[in-house]
Parts: sequence; C-alpha cells; structure tokens
Amino acid sequence: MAARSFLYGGGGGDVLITNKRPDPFRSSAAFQGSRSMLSFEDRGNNGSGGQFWQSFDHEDNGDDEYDEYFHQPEKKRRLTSDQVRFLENSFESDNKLEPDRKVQLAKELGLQPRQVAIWFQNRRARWKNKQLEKDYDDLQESYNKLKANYENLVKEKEKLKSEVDELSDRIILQEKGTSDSSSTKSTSQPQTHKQHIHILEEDVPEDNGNFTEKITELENGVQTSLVERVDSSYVFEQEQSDGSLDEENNLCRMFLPSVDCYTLPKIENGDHRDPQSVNSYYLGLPGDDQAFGFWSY
DNA sequence: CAAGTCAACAGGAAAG
DNA sequence: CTTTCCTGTTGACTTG
Repeated sequence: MAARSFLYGGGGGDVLITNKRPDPFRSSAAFQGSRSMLSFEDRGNNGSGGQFWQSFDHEDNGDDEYDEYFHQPEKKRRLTSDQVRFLENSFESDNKLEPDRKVQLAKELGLQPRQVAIWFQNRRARWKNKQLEKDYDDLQESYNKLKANYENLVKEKEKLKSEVDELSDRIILQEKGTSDSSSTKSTSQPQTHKQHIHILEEDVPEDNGNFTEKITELENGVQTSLVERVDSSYVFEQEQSDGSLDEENNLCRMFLPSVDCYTLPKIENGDHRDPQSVNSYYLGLPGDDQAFGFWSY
C-alpha cells in the first residue's frame, strides 16, 4: 500500500504531551481524532528495529496550520503493518494488557498507551466474533450429524414397526388356528413358541382389541427409547456397544418393556450395565441449553 | 458507490 | 473514585 501522508495534527504537541488521559477531551469535538499526533510519513520504511514513528513536529507547523488542523474534522490513521504485526505478536502471547506492558508497547511502537489499549480492546472483540463464528459452525455440524442420525433411526424404527405388525398378524392367525383345532387336536405347541406367545399375551386377556392396544403401547415404548438413543449417540458415539447386543436389547425392550433387559441372564459376556446409566446420556437437542454444556469459553 | 474494515469513542459494569 | 473491560456505535478509509 502506498504511504499516506500526514493527515491531521489535531491539538499539536501540547496535547500530545499533556494528554495522558484523553477522557476529558472525549466530549470535545475539537479534540476528537487528536489522540496521537504522529506522522506516518515514510511509514513503510521505518519498521526495522527502531521506532515506527516520527513525533509531530510543532516547529514545522505554523500557527495558521495549527488552527487549520485544530478545526478539521476527525481523520483516522491506520496503524502501519509493522505496528499491527508487533501488536499481533504481543496479543498472541497474551491478550490481556497489563499497564506496564501497555506503556512498554506504546513506547516501542510510538503510539499513545491509550491507542494500544484500544487496539487490544478491538482485537479482543474481533477474536470473540471469530470464536462465535467458529462455535456456530461447529454447532451446525453437530446438528447436521445428529439430524442424519435421527433420520436413520426413524427409518430403523419404521422397519421394526413393520416387523412387529407382521409378527402380531401371524400370532393372531395362529391364535385363530389353535382355537379352531383345539377341539379336535390335543397336541401342544413347542415349548419355545409357547413362551413367545405367553410374552406377547402377558396381561392381555382374550380380547384382541386390548391386544392391539398393547402392541401400540409397546411400539411407543420403542419409539421413546430410540429417541433417547439418538440423543445419547450425539455425544457418546464411541460408547455404542456392538450392534448385535443393541438389537437384542431393542427386541427385548420391545416385547418386555417392564423388564430390565440389560441384566437378563441371556447376556453371556457378563456385561451387567446399569440401565439407568445407559439411558442417562441425554443432553438435549441443540435448541436446549444443555447442549451448550460441553462448550468451552 | 455500497459494503466492509478498523481506529476511536461512549457508556455501563466490575474490580481494586 | 479510578481504571479497565465489554459492547455497541461512529466515521474515515479501503475495496470490488
């Protein structure tokens, strides 16, 4: 970028010297923009080692110019790339600015300490905005993953539901068959099938309407547990057990919602997980405040 | 020339 | 009370 010539002398040297704390001038429009009476002429050539600036030389500006500058509206000077680089390095090492460091930086850069303080304030604000953007992107990504996961599970649920329907139809048909033939045939069903029927008919009397109701209830239970699994997989993806075991437990819960499927003796690997802890992974959807719990600020 | 960037400011809150 | 920080705003300046 081309070097920009000196823009505005403002209050001149007197102000530069006495203006340790610029607040008294804040309300005075005449002094706005006169914080650092610096010349940035040749700003591109003075960045190595020494100071980046030249003091405003009041001697070179007559009273006419002084008055002229004094009444000019505010004009802002950009910091040189060297100054910015220096400040950036300093910011990287520590984004807080202790008074000693502020003065030291101001000396080295040829700026007013207040300019350094303001730069740090603005820099922190920019950093925070960037961080917010990043957090938003991360959250969006998590949400998309969660959504895809949920949709898969809905499909899985639909599949399981159709299986349940099919099985219940079959059972109803078998019910009819056995009641028709029971008067003529005295042979019993195999033991395992009998147990299966018993499980499905548990607490269900002869009434088929109640039986359908029970099936619907079981399906709702499956749906609830699937939604819980969606939530838990959001954060604990790695913790998911092998699919066969989950499937087994799903079927168990589908048919035996009141039974602790995780502690049933059929599990042979000795994995006796606490069902409450298994289902306590809920963290909520992104809209929920809980979802921000893992966010680090 | 509109939109974006950035130094600087205003005002309130918090810390000492 | 002073100082610093935060947040929002202003206006000069840059960029496409």
